Amino acid sequence: MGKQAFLPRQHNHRRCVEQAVAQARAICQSHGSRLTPQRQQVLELIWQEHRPVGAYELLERMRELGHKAAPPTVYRALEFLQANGLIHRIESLNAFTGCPHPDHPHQGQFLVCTQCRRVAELEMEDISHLLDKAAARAGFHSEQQTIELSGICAECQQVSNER
Amino acid sequence: MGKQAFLPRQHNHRRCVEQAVAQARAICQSHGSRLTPQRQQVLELIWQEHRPVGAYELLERMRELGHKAAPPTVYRALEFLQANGLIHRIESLNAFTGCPHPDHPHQGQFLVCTQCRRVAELEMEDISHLLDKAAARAGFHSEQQTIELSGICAECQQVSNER
DNA sequence: GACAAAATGTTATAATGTAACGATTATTCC
DNA sequence: GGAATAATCGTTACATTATAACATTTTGTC
Repeated sequence: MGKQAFLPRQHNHRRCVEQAVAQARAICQSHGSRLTPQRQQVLELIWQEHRPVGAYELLERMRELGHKAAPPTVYRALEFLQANGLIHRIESLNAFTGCPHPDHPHQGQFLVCTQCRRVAELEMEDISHLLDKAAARAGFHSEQQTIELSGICAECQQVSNER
Repeated sequence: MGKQAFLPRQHNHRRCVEQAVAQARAICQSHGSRLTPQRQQVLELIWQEHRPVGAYELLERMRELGHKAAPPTVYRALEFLQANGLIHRIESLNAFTGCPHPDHPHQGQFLVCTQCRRVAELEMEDISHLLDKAAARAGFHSEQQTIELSGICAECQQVSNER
């Protein structure tokens, strides 16, 4: 496993956000879609947390930053970011999280820690394929997968063991 | 494949509901939990559709049946039914659907047709295990799985081909 | 610059879900 | 049986999440 699922709690965070934005810029360019300042701001706000963020939480942050925004402002940005594969929606939380590898379209599998509320994204194509094939055997043509596991991440298990 | 994923659109529907209730009664008995009239009513209303039903839709049905209910009425019943494995919540729809085999606890995989809005439940333990194991390799202890595939069911594909 | 398309602003409202507290009903234990 | 306890239900109010509709502004194209 080259990639870590959950990042260490301490890491160079600013860099994290910057990278995400840089990548987003490149992707939008190649899509011919426009990463406007608002959309970028929402993306940044999402990346500033390593946990899923709700739409109204984003709205509040934007307002704190002097941007007088209304719900549609946020939802439109979220829609755009999702359409461009830059963020994922976590259905079980009604919240959004940055996609760590947005360079190619994919179906992710999400590990959602109920304790620290962080999320990790796995990308196991084999499982995606297994599911699609199983669906196909039932005559079902799958177009989108939602796979979310909730539980306790490694760090949180340690913490609770230490007590 | 012994079991059908999606039931035929035409089938003995009353029987369907009756069976679900009978099974529910037995299960609650064995759990030592109480399937009160209200809870049973909600279960019946859910089973009367072969598609996920929203909480407020249920609320409306109950009111039509002369039961002056408020949101908590419905949500409490739903919580109970879920806790007893009698229904599943479809996260991607914020709606609830009857569990076709509630006799044993399990993690289901759901096929959600975006056209006819029906849902089928698969139960592939191997996939559940694969996911849990993949999570475990990332140090994650999985407690609950949400797996939902949205797409087009066999019948709906036929219909659109016929045109 | 004129036009069309895309993005944003703005107001209002819909849809989904819970907290809190009191009243009622069932269960247990003596 | 009757008191104590627990579970269920009623009721009001409110919190959270999401979208419709329409006006305005900005951007891209010719």
